[in-house]
Amino acid sequence: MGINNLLKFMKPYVESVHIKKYAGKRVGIDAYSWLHKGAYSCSMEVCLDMEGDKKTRFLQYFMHRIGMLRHYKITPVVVFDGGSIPCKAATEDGRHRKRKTNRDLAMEKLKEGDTDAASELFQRAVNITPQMAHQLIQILRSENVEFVVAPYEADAQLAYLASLETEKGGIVAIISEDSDLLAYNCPAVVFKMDRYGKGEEIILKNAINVAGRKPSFMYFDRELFTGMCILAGCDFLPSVPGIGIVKAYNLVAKYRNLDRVLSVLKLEKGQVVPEDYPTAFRQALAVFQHARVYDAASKKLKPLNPLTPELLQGDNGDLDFLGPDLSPSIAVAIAEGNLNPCTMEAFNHFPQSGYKHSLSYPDSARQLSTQEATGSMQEGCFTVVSCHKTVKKRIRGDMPLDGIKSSSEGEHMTVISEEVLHESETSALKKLGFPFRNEAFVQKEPAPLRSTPNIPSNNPFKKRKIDDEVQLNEAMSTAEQASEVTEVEKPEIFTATQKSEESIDSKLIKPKGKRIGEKLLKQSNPKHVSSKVCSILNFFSRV
DNA sequence: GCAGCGTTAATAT
DNA sequence: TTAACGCTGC
Repeated sequence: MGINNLLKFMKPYVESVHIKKYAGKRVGIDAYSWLHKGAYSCSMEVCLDMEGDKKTRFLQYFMHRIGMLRHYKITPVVVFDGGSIPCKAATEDGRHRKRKTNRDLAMEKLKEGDTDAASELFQRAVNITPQMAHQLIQILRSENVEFVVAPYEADAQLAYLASLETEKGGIVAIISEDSDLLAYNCPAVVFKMDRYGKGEEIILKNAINVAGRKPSFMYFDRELFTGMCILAGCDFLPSVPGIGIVKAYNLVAKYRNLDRVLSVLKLEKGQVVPEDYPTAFRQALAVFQHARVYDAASKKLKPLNPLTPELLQGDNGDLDFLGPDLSPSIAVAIAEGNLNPCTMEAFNHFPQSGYKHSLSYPDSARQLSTQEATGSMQEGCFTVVSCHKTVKKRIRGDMPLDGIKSSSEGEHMTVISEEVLHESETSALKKLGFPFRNEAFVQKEPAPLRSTPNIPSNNPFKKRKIDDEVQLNEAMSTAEQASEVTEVEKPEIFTATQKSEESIDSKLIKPKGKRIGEKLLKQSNPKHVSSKVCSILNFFSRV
């Protein structure tokens, strides 16, 4: 993730800091990095989409850190990834394949009964889904934590916020693990921040155009710095074989002009430089400089930096490599966390699961340790049947909970949805004694279920692909069902812990629909994309 | 000196 | 997943 070896190369500019230096300021958070770290503590539960309190640990991890920032009087602004842009498709596919391989291996180990090896592999297979991000968003809403879902890259959105004044919603620094932020020219990035707020910071203006330290960026400007990052290899474009961060730096420092660097590269490396490298390079540069971001003031998308006449004229003004433009209504719905940017489906509002309201930082820290000490809060869970809107509101916390009928005989169960597993995996897990969702329904609640499509996807809102019109139509029809579901009252099944009177410890269990999350928008063919995106947009403007 | 590869440790509790 | 380290070949 990020720029190859950039952080190592920038070591002389790294300073140890404590996040409290930003007391009274607004600080941006790259949600993906904390979601991912948080998911380590429940990787198997996340990978197998199991139900249960343990799975919500990633939420606790996240909110603990939010609490810590608030403790130091920092205003956190959480930024989520949206869809992925075309030139990142190769990177995304590679990651997806690796995760799948690890998950398959983990399942094998699990079948063999080697749970240690399995959990290690599950950790490498962890993937943050839009549903997980949405769960977090609901908690952020209830805790009044500011957030925004980027139309595409969270990094670009963070860079945009960093360019705004505080009064206009700007942020002064960013907490992340992704070195891409430096390529986006973010002014201050805190990496490797621990749970106490200690981290390592790079402030770009201490490097660019400043003499003294080595490597010196004395005659660099922001564009040259970004160019150096791309040459070294980034998520959008792998580096030319034989070129790493050091050679990239030397080329840029020597020629101080990116076009010249590309010419020299071709001269020196010849055939090794792919035919379309200069074009791909310029597109990558354009992404870092002009990525589409959400502008909260105008409530629509805009480029990170104003588009240049060259960009508007070149390639017939086709800017789809930045990710397709989105209509303002779609952009707002995505930014505010109401529309899944991968599937373009409305998120179904369902109560947060098993997550206890976060408290102030020291309190929440204490609470976490108390939970560990007492073993679990999972005993004596109950199941709420036939929930209607009013009950849902109550469980969400919008209304008091009194009067809800509950069946107290149910015990807490870890439930796995069979749809995400192969048949052999299912039977192996059953042998190991894991209960499954469907079984849970059969055993406990034969109540009718209306399915809402719940689409597993691979990144926190990433992956957009569609194979053909048929699948697009499938997406449309399931999305149509989803919008019906949000409007029509119908029986649904909830589980909630018995101790949840004042909390939001409840969960809507819903069967899974078709797996279309990875089939929206074919990235490899931008022209293909336009017509389909267009029909998606038309569809949603109707909704 | 550098890129690039493989190995290992750490991520979280 | 990545960072860090050591080794190897150019």
